[in-house]
Amino acid sequence: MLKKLLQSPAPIVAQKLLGATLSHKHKQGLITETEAYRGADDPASHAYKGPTPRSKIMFGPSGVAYVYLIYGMHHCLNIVTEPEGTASAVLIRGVLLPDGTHLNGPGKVCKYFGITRQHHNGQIINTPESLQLSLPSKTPPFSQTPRIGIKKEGLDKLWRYVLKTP
DNA sequence: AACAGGATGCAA
DNA sequence: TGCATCCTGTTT
Repeated sequence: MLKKLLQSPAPIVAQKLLGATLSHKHKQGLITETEAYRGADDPASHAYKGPTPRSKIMFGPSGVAYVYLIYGMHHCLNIVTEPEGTASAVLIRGVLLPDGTHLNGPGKVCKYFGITRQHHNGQIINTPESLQLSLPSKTPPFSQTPRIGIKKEGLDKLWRYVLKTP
């Protein structure tokens, strides 16, 4: 059950979301790449120094979309996990479309699905008119690496999960 | 009020 | 490697 899984820490959820179906307004794809972010124990996270107007979403209830704008132009989609009060979120970094197109990069994913901070940040997923997420029957093989784009602390954590493509 | 930098992507 | 471009958190 997805609801139950989303109560778990981001690193657990991140790997379980590999192979999951993400859909929004007749567009859909298979999640191929994720990253986990947490709170006080994760210097690379927006939530590291506690809640702010932006990061407070990460401290909220699970099953909510956390969408932020980066570099002035790209939106990034996260799914908040863990109960309210604990910061945790999974960044959706890659999606495979039915036609074989691979959207590699969080900005591309949001652009394709039309996800923006203005419209989707704070939205509860799996409600009508919202983002839809459904788990795969089983977790496909994957590999782990350090997260992309972080420069100093946090490189020791292997919290990026990538679907293996044999 | 001003500033430095960012969980990126694309072109060169 | 450089750059577009604006939001965020921090500092003045």
